[in-house]
Formats: sequence, structure tokens, C-alpha cells
Amino acid sequence: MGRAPCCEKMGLKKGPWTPQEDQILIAHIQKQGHGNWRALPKQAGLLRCGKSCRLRWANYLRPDIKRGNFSREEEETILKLHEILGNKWSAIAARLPGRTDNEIKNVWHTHLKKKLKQNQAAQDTKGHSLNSSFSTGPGFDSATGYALCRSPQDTSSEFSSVTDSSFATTITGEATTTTKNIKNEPIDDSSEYSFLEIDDSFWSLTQSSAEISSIQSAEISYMQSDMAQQQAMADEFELQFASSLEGIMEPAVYDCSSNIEDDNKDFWLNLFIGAGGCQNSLNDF
DNA sequence: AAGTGGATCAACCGCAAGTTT
DNA sequence: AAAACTTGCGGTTGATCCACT
Repeated sequence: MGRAPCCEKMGLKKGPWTPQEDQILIAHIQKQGHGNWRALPKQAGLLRCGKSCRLRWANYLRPDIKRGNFSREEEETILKLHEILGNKWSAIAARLPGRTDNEIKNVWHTHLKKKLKQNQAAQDTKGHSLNSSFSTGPGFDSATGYALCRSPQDTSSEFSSVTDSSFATTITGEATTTTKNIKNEPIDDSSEYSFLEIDDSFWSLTQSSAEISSIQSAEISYMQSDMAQQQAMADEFELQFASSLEGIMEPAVYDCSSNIEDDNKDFWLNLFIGAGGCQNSLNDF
């Protein structure tokens, strides 16, 4: 399949946008929306390709963009998420309201990479390794940053030679046999194993940025904790966020308090570390 | 004042995946 | 099923700024 050309090369402008062009683009999107980026420049009367318009809007003109320097908290969040997700800039941006993937990428390359190196050097001199067990242990794909979770149908010895359990239990050391989707049903997946993570839509479904921030922090802390800490944090998470998830998940799933069933506990542990979202998007509910 | 080099960031490019025809 | 098309992502570039000599 051939790639469509970005734009007709002749006559289209490149380089920095002028305030006039910005105004035209803003006015057009406010009036007509941006259903079709390719058609937009022609409709708006801009001598730009659609790709350039989309980028300008997404990274600069969108009204919900937060301007100014990154706060210390935002930088720390980026560092932690990058440790988990790698160069998944859009995924990181989805967890930082008002920030764009491009902006985060720039900040990473200009500030944070250096910061991280300095931290690593400092840690190394103390004889500590920054690699937490979850990111090096079995069940973790360091190339993608995703947890490897066995599908319920999978009984292959190949994978069990790596781990007999889901990613969650790779951390906790507990035994488990099933992986559940967001409805707490077994995943109907014939593939040998699945790459599982919380879908990005999860974050947009949660209304309050304070909640998002809390969940992010909890998620990160969880991944860096030992078994006992994880257990305590999972319990706390249930109490704190069950109400947020009401309407998104079925009661049987999130209402897992003191006498929680083992299966539900596994589900929560998986969800908690970002390994339980499965292929089923939360948007499907 | 002029030159230089590093830092910053907006914008471009190529690719892959998804969608439509 | 395959081609055509659209969108989004991540890597990279290049113009500009700024501190330093």
C-alpha cells in the first residue's frame, strides 16, 4: 500500500506560522470543527498541508493547552511515567492534562534526560540500581514497557517457563491462573499471550485532575513497592477510587472490599499496575 | 561588539495503523 | 481483498535565543 503524499509540494507554505494564519485556523475550527484535516486548509483558505494544520492546532492553538514551565510535580510524573512507558509520549501526555506529546518530548530531551543521568550517576555511586524488579523480572517486556500477561487459554510450557502467572503475580509471587478483562470476565483471546495495559481512555473518563494525579501516583508507587506495600495500597485504592469507577465498571468488579474474592483481587492487582485493561477499551462500556 | 556553542522548541518527515472505497 | 486515503506517533531538524568568551 502506497503512502499518500503529505501535500502537494507546489505552492504550500512551510515553516513558522504567522499570527494571521493562526487566526484563520482558529476561526475556521471554531466555526466548522476539524472533521477532515486534509480538506481543512483548502476550506479555510490556508496555504498549508492538513498535517501542518493539525500539528499547529494540537500543539499550540488548542484552547486547553497549558502554557509555561513544567512544575516540579509534572517533571517527576514524566520521569516516572517514562520509566514505565518508555518513549510513549502521547501516552504520557494523556496523563498530564494540558500538555502535548511534543512538549513533553522536548522537555525530556532538553531537561529530564540529563536530570535522570545525574540521578543515575548519584545512585550508582551509592551502589543502588535504579532498575526496579518489575522492569527486569519475568513477565515484563522491556522493549514495549508492557506487562506480558498470559491469556487464560494459554497452557503452553514455553510461557510458563518464563512465568506461571500474570504480571501482577510476577511482582507479588502469588499464584494465579486467570486474567480478566474489565468486566471481570475471562479474556476471549486465542493468542499465546497478550500485551495488556490500562487504556488511555481510562484517564479521560476520570473527571477530576486531582483524581487522575492520585491514581497516577498510586500506580507508579505500586510498581516500585514490595508485596506487603502493594497489598496495602491495593486495598486503599479500592476505597479511594471505587466511587470514581462507578458507572464505568460493574459493581461486582469494583465492590471488592474486605472479604474480597481471590479472582477479584487478581483483577484489582492487574488493573492497579496497568496490566488489567486488556484489549477491551473502557469506552466500550 | 562580534563570534561561538549549547539550549530550546516549533515544525517537519517518514512510518505504521486504522478507515474508507 | 486490495488499494487509496487519513490520522497519529515518534524521531529529527533547524531557526532562534542566550550566555559566555
